Amino acid sequence: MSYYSLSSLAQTPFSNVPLHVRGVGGERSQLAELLQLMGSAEDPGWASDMSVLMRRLRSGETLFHQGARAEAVYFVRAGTFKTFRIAEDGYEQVLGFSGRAEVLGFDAICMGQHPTASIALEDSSVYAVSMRDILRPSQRIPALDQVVTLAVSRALTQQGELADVMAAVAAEVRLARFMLQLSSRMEACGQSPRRFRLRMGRRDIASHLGVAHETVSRSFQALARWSLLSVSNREVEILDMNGLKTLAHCTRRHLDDIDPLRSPGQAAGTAQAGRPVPDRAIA
Amino acid sequence: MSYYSLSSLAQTPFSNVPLHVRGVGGERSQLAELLQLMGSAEDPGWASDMSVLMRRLRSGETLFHQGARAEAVYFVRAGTFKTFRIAEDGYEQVLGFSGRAEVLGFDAICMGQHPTASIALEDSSVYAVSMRDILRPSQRIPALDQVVTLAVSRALTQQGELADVMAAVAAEVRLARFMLQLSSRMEACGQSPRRFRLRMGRRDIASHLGVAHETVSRSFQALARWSLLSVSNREVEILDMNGLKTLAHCTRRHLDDIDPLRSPGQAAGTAQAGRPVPDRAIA
DNA sequence: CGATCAGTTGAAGGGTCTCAACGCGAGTGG
DNA sequence: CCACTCGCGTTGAGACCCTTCAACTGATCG
Repeated sequence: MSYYSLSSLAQTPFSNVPLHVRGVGGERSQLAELLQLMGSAEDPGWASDMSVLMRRLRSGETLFHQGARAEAVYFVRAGTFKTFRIAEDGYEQVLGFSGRAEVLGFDAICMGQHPTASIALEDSSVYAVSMRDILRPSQRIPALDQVVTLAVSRALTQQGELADVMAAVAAEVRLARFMLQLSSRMEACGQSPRRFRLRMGRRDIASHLGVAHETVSRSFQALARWSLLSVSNREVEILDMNGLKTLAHCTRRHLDDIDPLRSPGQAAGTAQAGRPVPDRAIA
Repeated sequence: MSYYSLSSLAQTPFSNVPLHVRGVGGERSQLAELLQLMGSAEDPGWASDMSVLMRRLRSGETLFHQGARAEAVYFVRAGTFKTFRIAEDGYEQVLGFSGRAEVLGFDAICMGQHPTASIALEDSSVYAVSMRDILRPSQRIPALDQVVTLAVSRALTQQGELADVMAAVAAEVRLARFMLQLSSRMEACGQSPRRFRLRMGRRDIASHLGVAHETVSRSFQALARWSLLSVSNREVEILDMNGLKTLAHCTRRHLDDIDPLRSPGQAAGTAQAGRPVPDRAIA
């Protein structure tokens, strides 16, 4: 079965379950778990009938479809999600990738339906808070409000980073910036910022960066050629973090003389033709 | 004095004024005005000591600087703002343009400082709500909460549109999409969606679309050549809304045979060389 | 009226798109 | 077990759109 056509069996997570789930049965309140996930130190107390559901998704399963009715806002508990939009002609625009503690679906509130779709790139899980509870002024929990506000502000900031990778720069620079973004997020999750596994395919990266997927391949090859990183399939290791950052700062199309020369680990020889940036490896 | 160097005299709107401004002195509460601006039907009552300030800005004046401490969230009352970020090398990336009833500065919450800057493109005014009031769980006003939630959701949606104009399409298509976005917003404000005045310069548009400013000029010329719109300086009139939408739907680089042919007002003759899209005017 | 900047137009070069072909791995069913 | 299929990733070659540099015009303003 196709990767993308794996359609969710339960598109509307609140349709088949009782809406109000308290922390009953001796287990911990899912609201409390959500607050902890999002870094809140406060305790919600037990008086709330706030509806928080945990949902697990297999790799390729969709969290919500484009155009689906807005029924909940989601907080990523584990895994990775891809948010995208499909144009009438089938062209898929990837808007971003989201990981632990990030919010999804918030942009659906103002329209009543999701302008984008999100699918899991690996086995994942989310906490879902119903739209009603997000919007209804009564029954609001201060701790949750703060958590939501912060998460949404982060989402807004991240959307700004989308402009960084797509705007007015060479393909290698876009990829360098994207790799640095991923590295930062890995570090924020306690993982190694220098070595990680890409959760998304080349085509997804290409759509996210606004280039052809062949260009992504060639840009990876280029970054590896200047010894900034090494890549094997989806395994990435950043070899020269400073060099990568320097390259990411380039805004011009011609990155001729702006080459990443600090931290010279090897002789900049060979001058293999083809690229304006001096080559620094055997290739 | 330079357009961009016009630095604000009062960068921190809450530094010189008493923090708690009630609706005293017989005039209407600014909180009530803010709620009305944002489309809320509810009345906040008079018990709140929520701090809402109105601030006027001249054209070119800065609402908040990049890196400035996050002190308030702003709601545009009138005018137009440009939100942008400046890289270390001085390259300016325009992230968006905001008009009436839109929220600005919300992305500063999660970091404590503004990742972007905003300046007024014309004489404008905003309502400022202090960060404290946005975050503090007590003293919150249900009506304001709803309004903020909706505005932020809209902002998130708009940020998604940024991807539309910058991603993977020809320059003319980017411009067409941007013009349609502007048209929609003009209509939402009760203005004519077919004829309006651009508030921003070509360079701002170029940075927003991710192309060179010369390319913006040429794209305007192209759109005018296919009779989709007419442009004179910053005055724009959309002549063929459907044709513009059809063009905006193109996602491929080669827009050869996908030309906007419906609504044929004149003979598609002349075949003036140079562009893959059939020309339809005398030029 | 001169200065400055926004906007336009032209020419040349190059980076990226597109089309193609190939190797590879995973999932599938005979 | 293995051929088969399908999609991912890579590599190559040519076309072409966009960038860059440059010069010019027009508008705005002191």
